[in-house]
Amino acid sequence: MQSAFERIYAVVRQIPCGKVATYGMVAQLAGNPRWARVVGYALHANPAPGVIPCHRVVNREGRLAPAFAFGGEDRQRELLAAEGVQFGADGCVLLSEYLWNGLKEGETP
DNA sequence: TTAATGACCTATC
DNA sequence: CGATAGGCCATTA
Repeated sequence: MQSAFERIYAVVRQIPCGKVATYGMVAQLAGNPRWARVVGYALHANPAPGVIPCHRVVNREGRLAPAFAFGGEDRQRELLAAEGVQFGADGCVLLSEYLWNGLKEGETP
């Protein structure tokens, strides 16, 4: 079934380790820049936890949704921290350093 | 089919 | 600076 979900999952799955992407970015890479809400909905459905790194998807602030599927925002912090992602004092990811450029590993320009 | 919902984003008060 | 409103789209009931 090729719904928007599949497309979004495909993009989220391509996020390299130690990097994070925003909803809007995933939406854009998925094909439509207005799927930000759909991305959130898709991740909320979270049909394949472990396969889809939902914790690597954050909002434009570098912060995750108030209701994380795996157990809470604290869980997300550990998951990202385990991948080498650091956080600010506010608990938001340093997008300036860890925001996914949209390219896969080894495709640096 | 219609209506309602949502882990967003942007603009405005 | 903090809170509120609206707009966009797909999925579910």
